[in-house]
Amino acid sequence: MKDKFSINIDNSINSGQVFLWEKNGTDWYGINGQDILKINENGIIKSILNSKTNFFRKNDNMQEIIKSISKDETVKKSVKQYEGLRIFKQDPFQCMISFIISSNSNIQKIKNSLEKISKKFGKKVKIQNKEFFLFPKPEKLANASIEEIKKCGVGYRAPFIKQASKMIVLKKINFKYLEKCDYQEAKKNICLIPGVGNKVADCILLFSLNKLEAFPLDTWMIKILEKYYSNQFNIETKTITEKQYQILHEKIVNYFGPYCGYAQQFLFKMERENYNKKWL
DNA sequence: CCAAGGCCTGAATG
DNA sequence: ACATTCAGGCCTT
Repeated sequence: MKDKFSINIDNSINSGQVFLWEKNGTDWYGINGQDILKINENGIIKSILNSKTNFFRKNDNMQEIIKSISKDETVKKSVKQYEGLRIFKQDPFQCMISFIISSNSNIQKIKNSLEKISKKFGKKVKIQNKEFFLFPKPEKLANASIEEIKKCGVGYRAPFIKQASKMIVLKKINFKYLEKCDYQEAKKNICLIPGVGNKVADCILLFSLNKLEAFPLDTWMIKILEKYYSNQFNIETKTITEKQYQILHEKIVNYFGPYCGYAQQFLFKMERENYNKKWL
């Protein structure tokens, strides 16, 4: 069962892409939109509420992807070290709210806020003698008052959360369409959402809308590029402007190829582990 | 087009 | 203890 391309659940969950996951003994439980997912010690995933899901992106040809992104010793090392690290296919609405909250924050705090949001606005579900709260539907957050949202510890992001939810309800943003269209088109659209800039947009695209060429450039990835890739991408300024972000992303796609999002995930995981940063 | 400053919060740091 | 810094950005001047 444990072939070379099987999934390493712990590494994948602890790589900054999901937040509402809890380990119970050897089982992981996670909230994914209107569903609860359970992954057992053998890496078997099950939808508790019996919905269809491709959370593991089982159509990704990891052999080909790894071959494609392995352009240098640094990626090769990260791929070898964190073999089995995979990108998940998340519920887009939950993913969008998660990364709007992530701006200027950290993993523990993001998780904290999301738990409060689920508890306050999500539906309570009891299964297997355990209590869960689903992620709220867009309507619920769109109709909530900013003050109520603020009680979840999200601060200045509260109005973004409300407005972003409204855009989903009013179908100004259509996730189904964004899943199908190309990267550039999807990014242009999703950046119209308040609280969504370049970095947050790329996270949403990569983790929930099937855009493997998205390469979120946060402070960590900038540090990594400066440290290991100063020959390929020279970064002059401290703060990356809109234009610089675009140019840099083009260079990155040219270098790592169409699956560069996976390269990002491996490199990010490696460097954060090097610095002993905490996960969930 | 770019630079600077403000923004909520709480864990980490001193 | 208590103050300050900093953390996986975005938006407005």
